[in-house]
Amino acid sequence: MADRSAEVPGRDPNYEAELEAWFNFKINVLSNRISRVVARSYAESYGIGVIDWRALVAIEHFGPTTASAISERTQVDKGSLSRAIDRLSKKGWIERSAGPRDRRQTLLRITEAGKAEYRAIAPQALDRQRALLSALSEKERAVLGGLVDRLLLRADAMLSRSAD
Amino acid sequence: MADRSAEVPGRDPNYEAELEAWFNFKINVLSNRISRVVARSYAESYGIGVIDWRALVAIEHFGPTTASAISERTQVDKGSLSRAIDRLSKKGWIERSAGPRDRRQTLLRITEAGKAEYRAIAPQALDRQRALLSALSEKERAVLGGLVDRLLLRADAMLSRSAD
DNA sequence: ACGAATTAGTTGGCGGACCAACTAATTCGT
DNA sequence: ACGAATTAGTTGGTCCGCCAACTAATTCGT
Repeated sequence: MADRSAEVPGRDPNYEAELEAWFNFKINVLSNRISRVVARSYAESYGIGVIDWRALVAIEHFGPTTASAISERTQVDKGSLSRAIDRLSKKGWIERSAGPRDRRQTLLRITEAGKAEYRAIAPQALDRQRALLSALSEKERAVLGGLVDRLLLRADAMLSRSAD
Repeated sequence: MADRSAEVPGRDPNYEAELEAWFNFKINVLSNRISRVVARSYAESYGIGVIDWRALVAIEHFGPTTASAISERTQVDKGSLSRAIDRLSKKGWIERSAGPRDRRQTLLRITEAGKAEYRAIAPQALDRQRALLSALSEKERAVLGGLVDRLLLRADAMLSRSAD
């Protein structure tokens, strides 16, 4: 594993492999930085968190839908989503109504107030997203996406083999 | 679940950019999966968390060193690190001693007990790491590392421009 | 048709990332 | 040399990701 992860050159190779944990570590940092970068556009300006924003976007885009559907689509945890929906609802940005045929479900729809907020926030979020991604070319983004996907598949496989 | 999140071609382009947040979202998921995959080897078996493990490895590798040095190197938050060091110390895996010339510093060194734990845990962590990374070729790992680095640089730049 | 399994959503807990405020020790400017 | 700024480390708080347990509603097997 001749890594050298961009710097720290003449270092103990074991160290590279173990502590820096390869780019494992870098991906972790990147992931958190990204969240933070994009989140700032709404978190600081609108007092709304990442999950709340994802939920709002999903509800806006997919008309009336359910929490489960959003959770599946966004990969956001059911529990966190439940709390986010609660917050959005209390702000009056979305409405809850009992599911028409299955009364376990709660149909979620965005309100006019919610749409207004969405329109106010979205451009900033998009701008940040674009600013971040413009660090890579179209092609590089595709490559990165592909590599990440493959790692994801492997990670999922390892996880479902319920450890050892 | 016909998701496949890798593309979802004929979809509202706004949706792709906003909700899925490009691979932003995927990287997030990947990052968490990775943590989980690798963490299992010690978390479940040894009752030790990710930060504690990173700290232990760093201290093992860099002989007596300080919390600040570890924090910089591993990018682990100072506060979290402080607590991790406390836990490791209480377990008797490391020792604290006042810095010889600068009494603000606390020199950290691994104990014999700590070394034993390290030797017990490390192979599993490494195996998992290797199993995960073998999903990519050497070359692909290098490419991925490079792309991630560039995104990281951009993200950091955006963050230090203190928002907007 | 009735009990068992499943599903939607809620709640609580834990660990981790980040940030801000604070104390104590040290360095710097003048 | 003395006060101001910096640095090491600690503490506390927030948010998010993940998991587990739980309630209520629905479906399934027989």
